Amino acid sequence: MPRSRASSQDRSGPRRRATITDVAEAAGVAASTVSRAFTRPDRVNHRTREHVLAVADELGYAPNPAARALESGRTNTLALLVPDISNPYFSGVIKGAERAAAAAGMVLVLGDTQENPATEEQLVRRLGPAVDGFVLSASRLPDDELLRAAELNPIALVNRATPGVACVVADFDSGTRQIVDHLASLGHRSLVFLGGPPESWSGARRWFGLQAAAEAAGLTATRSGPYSPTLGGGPAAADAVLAAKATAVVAHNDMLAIGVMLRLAERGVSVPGDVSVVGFDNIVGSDFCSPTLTTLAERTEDAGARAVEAVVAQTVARSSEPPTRVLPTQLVVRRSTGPAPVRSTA
Amino acid sequence: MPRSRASSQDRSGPRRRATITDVAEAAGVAASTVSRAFTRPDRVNHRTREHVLAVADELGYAPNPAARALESGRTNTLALLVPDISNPYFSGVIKGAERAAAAAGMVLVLGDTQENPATEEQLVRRLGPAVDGFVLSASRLPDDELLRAAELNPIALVNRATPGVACVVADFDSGTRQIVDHLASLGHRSLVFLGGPPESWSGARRWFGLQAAAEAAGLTATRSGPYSPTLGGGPAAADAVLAAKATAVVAHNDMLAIGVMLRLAERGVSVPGDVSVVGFDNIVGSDFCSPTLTTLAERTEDAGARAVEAVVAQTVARSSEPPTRVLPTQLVVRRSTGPAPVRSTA
DNA sequence: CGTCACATGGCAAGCGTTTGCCATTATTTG
DNA sequence: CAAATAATGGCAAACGCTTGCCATGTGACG
Repeated sequence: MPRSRASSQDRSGPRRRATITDVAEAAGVAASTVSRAFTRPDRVNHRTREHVLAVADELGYAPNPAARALESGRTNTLALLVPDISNPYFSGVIKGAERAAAAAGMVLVLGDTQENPATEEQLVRRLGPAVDGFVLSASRLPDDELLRAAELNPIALVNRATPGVACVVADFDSGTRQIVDHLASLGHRSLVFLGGPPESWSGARRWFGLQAAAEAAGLTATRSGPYSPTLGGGPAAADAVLAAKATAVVAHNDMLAIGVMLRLAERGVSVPGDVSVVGFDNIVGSDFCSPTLTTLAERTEDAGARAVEAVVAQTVARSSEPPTRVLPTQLVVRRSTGPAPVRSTA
Repeated sequence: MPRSRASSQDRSGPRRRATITDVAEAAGVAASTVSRAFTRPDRVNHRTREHVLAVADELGYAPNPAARALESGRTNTLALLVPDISNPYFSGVIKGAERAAAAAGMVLVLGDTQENPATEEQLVRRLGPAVDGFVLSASRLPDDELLRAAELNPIALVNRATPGVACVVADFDSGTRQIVDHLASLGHRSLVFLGGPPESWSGARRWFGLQAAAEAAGLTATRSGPYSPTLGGGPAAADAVLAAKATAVVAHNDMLAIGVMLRLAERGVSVPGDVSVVGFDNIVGSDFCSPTLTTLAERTEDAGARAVEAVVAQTVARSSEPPTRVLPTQLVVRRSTGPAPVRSTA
């Protein structure tokens, strides 16, 4: 015997939501016709459709996505997982993803993994059945885990590459070359890289690229760290820079770079007079810190958008070899870099 | 005759996901028992439960949220709508909301309304059936629209108040008083407020509070604008400040304040020597711009979290009068404010 | 005027869960 | 030891929607 959940007399709570049956009744047609009026315009008479839509609107009807998902298997929802929502770097990715998702008629679910692989895995598992696919930005998951997840869901990675999984990455090879060339053209003969979190894939790529570019340009590159990729990582990094008597430093990201500049100012070191500083990401703030920061701009919005598109494409048809997209990077030269100081030949 | 959707032979695509029936079969129990093993631990024998859970884990089973939502009417999902995801101010709200949602076992769906009431309304309507409730941050929706939406869904507002809808707002009365008192104690006799978007509820509250506090403290307050609440709004606002020969300005938010300082520096005006500048929000960057910015800090993370809690509470039981929570604000004094310049009595 | 094709709408099954109710099997009690 | 009670698990309906298939009505064509 049927339970009665929502009886006719409404509680004081939320009003009952109109269902497809309500619309069908009110419009004097079958539920299937209402359904088709929404999803298959060509399967129903034009006039009928108009009428149904009008009635639906009047009743404030919106199809229940859960019910729709159940039958069709498609949720029209995508999940975007980022290590830290409040990190301005990811704002661009989020915004781009949001835009692309909306354009594809999809809703975006956002998840914060808190830089934690376990949290990330749990989110993927839990959200899995609820979404049509995932965009994993700067994923901290090991390769095998990623592949396992990719078996069950369409997935695209941002700034992380794993064979067999679609991904969109920034062109760090070109980017680091631009940085090194810029520094070289200013007369610097060496640079020190201030590393970020050891598990960071893009951190590794950055250091790798810098080394290669430095070698090509005849500079020496050394690495220091790891440091926290935040303002708070600045003091330690800056002190290391001074101890190393570096003339040019490249920081893991802008926040660290700015933190370094803050500390250098505190210690009376001039930027770029004594030391040139370069960051990665071109975040909001790199344009108004002091001095303004020379940094490698990635197209983060594009990255988010492309990744969403890649996922959407997979939901339609799984291609044999998932694509890798490389997005150009561009060095934004501002005030934090300048000619190498003339060294006393002591 | 039933359609055959996923036949036994798997396509090369995503593997079929285990359902509750698969688990039931594999465990040799009924589906209802599996269901209860997950949701009603006390309704099933301990040993049975263990076994079911083990089998489920082995099969990689996760309950399908859509199906669950359909029957139970609860989606365990909350939507958070913000005017602009990439605005760092909202990062705090998002983070807090995300945290509180996770703590309540809920998933957060994020929506960007692009400062557009129409987009916002559409999102509310579309997401409505898919979520258990909404947090609307700095909603641009008119009151009646808000009330209508609140009839259908549990809703909590952040920094926006509408009678009959739960909300959490920053204590702008105290905040603006802190600002005015601070300025007064530095010898300023007047201030100019640089307004933001006219539809902004908090903008109105800020100006209102400033006026009241100024009157109480014997200062004169004038308003200028509206300006774009971004760096780009800075030049126009700064020029207006200079034209007005103001000694103290309070900007609608930090981005505008920083934009103003940038322009003032460009025009050779000293901050705080000639003009003191105050912002609102205490965003990332207000601590490293130059000079560092005196600003009113809101507890944005708290706001997000409280709002989520308010929504969750409503999903359980609708209280008669929805609560209003006022969160304290605190003036963070940095380098952009200083003693009023001694005026030539020309 | 009969036949056929096509356009349109309805029927009903089924998507994966939850849950009210009942049947069965312990377990306790008098 | 019978009867009452509690614990446990199963059955089947229902949630709101989509969709394969079929029935009906219409116009075109011979």
